[in-house]
Amino acid sequence: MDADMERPTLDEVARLAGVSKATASKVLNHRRYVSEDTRRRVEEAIGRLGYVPTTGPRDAASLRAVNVVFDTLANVYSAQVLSGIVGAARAQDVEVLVDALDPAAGDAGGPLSASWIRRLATHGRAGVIVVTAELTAGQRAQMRAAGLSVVVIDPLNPLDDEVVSVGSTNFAGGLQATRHLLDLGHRRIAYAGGVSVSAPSRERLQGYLSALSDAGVAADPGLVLEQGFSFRAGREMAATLFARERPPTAIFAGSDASALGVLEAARRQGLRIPDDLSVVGFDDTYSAFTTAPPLTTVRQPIEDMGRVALRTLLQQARGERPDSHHIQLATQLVVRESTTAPRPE
Amino acid sequence: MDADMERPTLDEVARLAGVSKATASKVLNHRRYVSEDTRRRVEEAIGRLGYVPTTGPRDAASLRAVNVVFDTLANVYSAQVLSGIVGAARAQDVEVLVDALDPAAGDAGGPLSASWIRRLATHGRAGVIVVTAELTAGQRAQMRAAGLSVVVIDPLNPLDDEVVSVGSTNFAGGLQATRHLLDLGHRRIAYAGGVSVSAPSRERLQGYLSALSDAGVAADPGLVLEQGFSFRAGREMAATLFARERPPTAIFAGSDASALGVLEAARRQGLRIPDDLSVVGFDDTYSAFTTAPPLTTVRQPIEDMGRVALRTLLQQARGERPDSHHIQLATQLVVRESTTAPRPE
DNA sequence: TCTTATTTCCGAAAAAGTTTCTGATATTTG
DNA sequence: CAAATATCAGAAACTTTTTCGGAAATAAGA
Repeated sequence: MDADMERPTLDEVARLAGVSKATASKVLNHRRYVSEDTRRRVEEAIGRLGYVPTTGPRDAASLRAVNVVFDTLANVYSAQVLSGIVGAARAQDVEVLVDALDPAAGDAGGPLSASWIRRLATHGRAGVIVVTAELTAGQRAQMRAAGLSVVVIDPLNPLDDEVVSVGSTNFAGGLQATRHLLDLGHRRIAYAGGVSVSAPSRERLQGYLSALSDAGVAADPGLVLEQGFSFRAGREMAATLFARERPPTAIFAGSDASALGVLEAARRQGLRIPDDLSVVGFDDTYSAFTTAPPLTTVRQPIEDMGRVALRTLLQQARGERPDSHHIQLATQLVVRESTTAPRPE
Repeated sequence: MDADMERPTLDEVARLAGVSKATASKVLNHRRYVSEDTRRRVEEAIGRLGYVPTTGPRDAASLRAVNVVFDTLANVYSAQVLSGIVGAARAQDVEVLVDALDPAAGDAGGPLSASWIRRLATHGRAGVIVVTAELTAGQRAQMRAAGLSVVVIDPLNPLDDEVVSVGSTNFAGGLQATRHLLDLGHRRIAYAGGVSVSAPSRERLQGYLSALSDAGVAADPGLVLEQGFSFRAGREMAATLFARERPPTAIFAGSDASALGVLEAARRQGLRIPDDLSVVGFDDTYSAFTTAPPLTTVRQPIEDMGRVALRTLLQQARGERPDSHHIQLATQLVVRESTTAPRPE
């Protein structure tokens, strides 16, 4: 192949496939009345020449759409991330396509599958934002090969330094939450976090441990549980903690959803919030201030994370180096009504 | 409107505007070097002729993407609708693009604007699903002219019979909720609903009134408030009701979000749920069973509504007549722990 | 088996749209 | 105030899609 940098035209594809450009056009647009054989020859020629159609917005301007893949859409967190992404996308005049992983369906053609990645590339997508989902090294490599940029938000699995991720200062958040409880006078503080492979959860735990250590409080391994970020996990962890010989006077939950689970477990146990038990959440989703009582929680700027992820993705797609491989946005403690001083013994 | 008018071409637009088609093309693609005056003339001509660009794939075979427009993404309801849509889209092998209305930004190029609609048509979208947002007759007409199908979910404004809408059996839901409270022995039951222009809210109110009437209970106008479906609206309506001379023993809230507001107002008032006050919500979003106590609510099959909306949209786009212009999915009462018999007087 | 329709298939030419380039004005700048 | 630069519109060139006519294949009758 000569160093012809010119973009191949449909005519060249047609010539290579031995058909007219009218027929090549039909193949490209999935029209009827093209024999299977002809179709295959044209497809082959398209692949060989690396032909990309030039209809509509051209050049770099054609990278005007991104895909977002969610682990699940079934929670407020996802909605808020998406809200941030869509807002930023509107400002940058790019379109947002949404996919959700379906654990039921296999990976046949679904999000993050090989054929899905190829399709994105041929459709001129700028890249993919992966939200709270797992991204394997293989998937990462396929995307790179296809020329797709990737940004990950709160990844479920640890990733090499090549992939850009956006998160928040989880360590600081864990520190803030735990210090708040210590300042109120609590000493038996539990951590009810996500599964231990989750990097954000681990970092929050480290912050928790660090705060305890700073305050000269010995950490009790019996008060650290890591079953998940879900409502159900929170409820179950709280039930376990209430059954301890000396139950905690405060629980730091790894997410708002699990904090809600703690609240429900407390209600079942007949504990009043915050008098009998202080609870701190994490995220500050919309559900944090719609609980009774409103939840003290560590605020992650979730919508900002979406915005930053989109902007970073577009930067990458334009070939600019991102400012950093791991972008952390600041967390902030929001004190509401689910925490107070422990009862005097 | 003439049915088989030839579609106007760019040349005709150019002629009407008194420019060359090259210049008209520039306007269409937002390119530089077009004077404001010329741009306006061309835009005017485009509007007058109802021109829609025809570049790119545009036949039925390629209608493999739909746009979804949300009033806001900032709640669980939107997330669940989207979840249903994305699931069905995956099954049908179509892609989903998400937009959110931004009240801050004007309508310059934003979702539902004229240029937005044109762009969708150019990009071969099958149509648009509008979720809990307002759709004007003008927007509807532009979409029809551009050959885009439309399906509306829980519309904010009343619509003519031409546009297909998907909702749930709101009247029956109102009936179910109110009967449940009546069966428990309540007689002073309040309705804390959405604003009265909202068709779903009105229908729920009618169900409420009908149930009361069936039971021979006189409706007290002082117990009917219609301030909105939001958390805040729910909290404020509840506060108002608690201040009544004879406060209600049960509140039927128009949505789960407003039911959460009622819960919070009750907590502030020192009322225990369900002993001092029974609360019924509407929607059965994820937030309904993550409250303390879990909420008795009228289940709308929200994800199914998304699924049905997508399928109906694709049917329409294929030129098939939809089964019905207004599709209502069945509601179902889900009894949890926020309702019980009223205290004996 | 031999017409006669019908459907499939392909390409030449026409149609539709975008980009380049050229020339004419305006607007800035040293 | 001349030179450089930016803006603007249209003719021509170019890319892609669609139409349409005819060839080949397939189905249907008699």
